[in-house]
Amino acid sequence: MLQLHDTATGEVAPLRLREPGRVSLYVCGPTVDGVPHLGHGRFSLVFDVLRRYLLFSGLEVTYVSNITDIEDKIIDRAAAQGVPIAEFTAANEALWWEIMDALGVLRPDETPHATAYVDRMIALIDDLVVRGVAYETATGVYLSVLDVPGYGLLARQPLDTLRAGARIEADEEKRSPLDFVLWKKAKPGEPSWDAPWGAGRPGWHTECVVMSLDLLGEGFELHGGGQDLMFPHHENERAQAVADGKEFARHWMHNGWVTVGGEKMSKSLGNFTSLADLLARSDARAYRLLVLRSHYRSPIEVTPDTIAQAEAGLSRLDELARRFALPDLLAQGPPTGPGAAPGPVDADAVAAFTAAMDDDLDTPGALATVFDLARRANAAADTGDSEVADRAAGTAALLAAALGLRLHGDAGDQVDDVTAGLARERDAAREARDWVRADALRDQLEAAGWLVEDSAEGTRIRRR
RNA sequence: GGCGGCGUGGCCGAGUGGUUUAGGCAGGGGCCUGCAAAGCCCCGUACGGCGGUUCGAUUCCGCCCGCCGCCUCCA
Repeated sequence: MLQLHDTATGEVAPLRLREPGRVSLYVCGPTVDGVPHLGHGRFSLVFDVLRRYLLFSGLEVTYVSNITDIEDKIIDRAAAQGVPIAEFTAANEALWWEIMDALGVLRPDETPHATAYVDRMIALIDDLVVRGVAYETATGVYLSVLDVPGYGLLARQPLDTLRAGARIEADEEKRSPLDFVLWKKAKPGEPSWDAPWGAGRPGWHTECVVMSLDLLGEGFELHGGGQDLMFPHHENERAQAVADGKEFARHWMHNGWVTVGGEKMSKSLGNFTSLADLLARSDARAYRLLVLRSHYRSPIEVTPDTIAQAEAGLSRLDELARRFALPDLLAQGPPTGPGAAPGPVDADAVAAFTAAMDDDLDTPGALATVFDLARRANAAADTGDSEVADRAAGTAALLAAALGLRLHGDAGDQVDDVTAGLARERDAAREARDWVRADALRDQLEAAGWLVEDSAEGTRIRRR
């Protein structure tokens, strides 16, 4: 059974399921206020891998990830561009899904939008006011965090030290500087919804609480996101659920940063790389492999060099797929167990893979079993032991697929007639032992961007 | 200031109280090849510093140094 580090306890513990065989995940999705960046890609890939592994483990998985489509920056940027908010967010969301598809991230089962949940958010806020844990001021409605048992759980820090660092708000009416806004009263010209406290919009922390409980129910298994969401976002979500008497997420999972030159990449630092830029200059699968190569809680450094290393690893696996004509196991959807393999599997390798993944999603260890299988498959094939070789190669394909890594065999490259003709000419030259001409043809093909290899079937070429 | 994380061989990156190694990339040697490429085999005596615990620590404890993060919008 999968064990995961739980942010709330700081310990690695088994996921506690509400009912056997089923698991529900809620992952905080993007605010569609601009282009998706590397950090978005990392959390999407990390939780995609988690989801795929749960599926591979034979569990029925419900995966919910929201789209925040109303928020201060959205309002500002849409206005700056002179575009209606709905148009602005729709365009950014379309780009988001386009890039998620390119990364091979499975679409969530549900993608609730904040704007579709305003009524239910108002109902929650109203309930919190009635319960006496939320109060109205001139600017909005706030949650009184000192009235919430266990506040500070996810911040992993005592309340008084949190308070020491809290920003002094302009709103002097707040009872505690840590209190956060549930409802923002609208200023003239801002988009708004009617509510008992006047026209306004919900605070950011309210949407996820309402949407997760609505779609997954109380006590859903896991809530996740990037580490920067631990506090205050997730802390505040939990606070609302607790204040409302609800059982919230059983387990909290947070992934580490993408760093640039050792520093956190973030919107505020302006040092971010968009995923579109990354995908334009590298194999989309390389980022998945790069993410898998380190533990999800460690920072990852994304540089041209680390991307190139990932691409080199990818070509090794692609070479395996080519040599063994491995099928695309992801074509039929995510594998739900070893039965998805093309043939008999290496049970020891699957066990090693599973042990690694069960241990707080040790993807580097899991990946090591895949590469080890690749080496063993090649070695066995070199000595003519096709049974062992096929089993190892097929198992490697299975495990790569379980991680969402699609391997490319020969099928991927479109060879045009001229290129194919050059390859045939080279075969003829080699047949005639005209090495000078054969090498010249190889140079010509390579100059055109092809890798040229000799094989028993003649010149084999593929895209570099 | 409070809280937390990290520091592993040329690079990336796991892991472990001691016996045989993670894995990948790059590099060196070899096999294979007309030459290559791909693939395989072998190799490089890694654990920030100082103490402590221990028969023995990279792995546990303490201190120090360095880097990073959170405490404020942010995946």
